[in-house]
Amino acid sequence: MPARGDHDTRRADVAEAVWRVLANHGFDGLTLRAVATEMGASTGLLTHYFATKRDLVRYAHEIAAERTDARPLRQADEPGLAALRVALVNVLPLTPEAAAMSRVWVSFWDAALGDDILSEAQRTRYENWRGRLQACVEAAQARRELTRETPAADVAVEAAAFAHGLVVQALFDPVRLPADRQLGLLENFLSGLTNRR
Amino acid sequence: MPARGDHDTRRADVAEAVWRVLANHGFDGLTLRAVATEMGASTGLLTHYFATKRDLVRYAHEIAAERTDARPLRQADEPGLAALRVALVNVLPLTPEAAAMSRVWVSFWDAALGDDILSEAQRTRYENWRGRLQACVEAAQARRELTRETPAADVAVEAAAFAHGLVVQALFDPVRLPADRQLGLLENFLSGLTNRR
DNA sequence: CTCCGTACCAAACGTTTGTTATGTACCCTA
DNA sequence: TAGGGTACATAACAAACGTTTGGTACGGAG
Repeated sequence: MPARGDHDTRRADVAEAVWRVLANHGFDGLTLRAVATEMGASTGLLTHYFATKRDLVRYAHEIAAERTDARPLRQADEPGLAALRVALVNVLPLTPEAAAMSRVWVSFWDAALGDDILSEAQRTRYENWRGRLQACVEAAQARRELTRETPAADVAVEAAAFAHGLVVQALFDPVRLPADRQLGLLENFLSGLTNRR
Repeated sequence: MPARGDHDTRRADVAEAVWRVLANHGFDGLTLRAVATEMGASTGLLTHYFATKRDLVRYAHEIAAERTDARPLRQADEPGLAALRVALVNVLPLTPEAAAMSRVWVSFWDAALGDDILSEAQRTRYENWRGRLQACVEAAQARRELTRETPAADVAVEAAAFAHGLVVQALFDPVRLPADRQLGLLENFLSGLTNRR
């Protein structure tokens, strides 16, 4: 029997179990019983904290976001282009753990396409991320590392697109896209930005 | 009762029904009964042609690939960079129909992460696509539209990444990423390639 | 010490799932 | 025109699903 904790801690425990099930068995394998087994509890515990499965999934989505944002990130030693590079490096599946995280997010993409609230959350999340990337781009422009020819907002979308597109390809072909290759491609992409007239 | 057709035609009918269910209800709503209802038939018909649901989904994946490749594509009037542009335009969710197709493919991404055969099929599909993109890049290099500084294979991965990453963002935020914005971003990306030293 | 609400387990609920079994109409061949 | 295989529909199947119910243990308030 698991130790008793306070309400929020318990919900977080559940969300983390959801995360693990998602990473190991995909969205198809995400059942209340699988989550309960994963945390060594009963389905009664789950329904005690979440009225419906959809509520559980939505909360798990929030927790996944927090967990993703709170993970140990590489820090940029300089603002501007260096910071943009680091921000993109942080989303690439360079390690097995990072790959598992990426897989979870792809699952959430699919789930979000069928759930309005999840979809909206995903949209907001993208918006925030692009905002952070845009700040890096603006700093890079101020430092004359990038020209102001292309609007910073556009560069941010482009960078986000490149990174996530690379994530998907790397998930399906890790042999052809190992960590060093991903990093090399990122450098290519960044140099494409710096030489833009 | 639907008209009787030959074996292969029938299987294709089923696969198309799978496609429609997938586009309308996502992978979560993909059940044998939903597919049967969609094509006005019974589950008995489905099991007559497919031993298991997994077989059905895998076949639907094949058909989805064929259908995607066979759709009316814009044709490039010139090889090289223009052909690359067209190839990327063809995967962007610029119309509602194209957006539905993209949603189906995101669903297949998730499904593939939990099915080895689907995963391999997805990998092969990516490889073929990158090959076609690479051919465009090589032609562009031959025409001196692009330098040979970056290997064509790398540019192909990069272009595929940009396109699919943009697809995902556009699916979640169609307001912020309407067709013309997507096309503008594509031009930015391409000009980043052309000015690369 | 008693009482009560929270926290949970164990079991069962009705529904939906993929799959299988049975029945029937049709086409082809002889 | 008789017979047999193909092509389905219908209905049943066990398993798994999300959800509900009933009960037990436990901590804190009085």
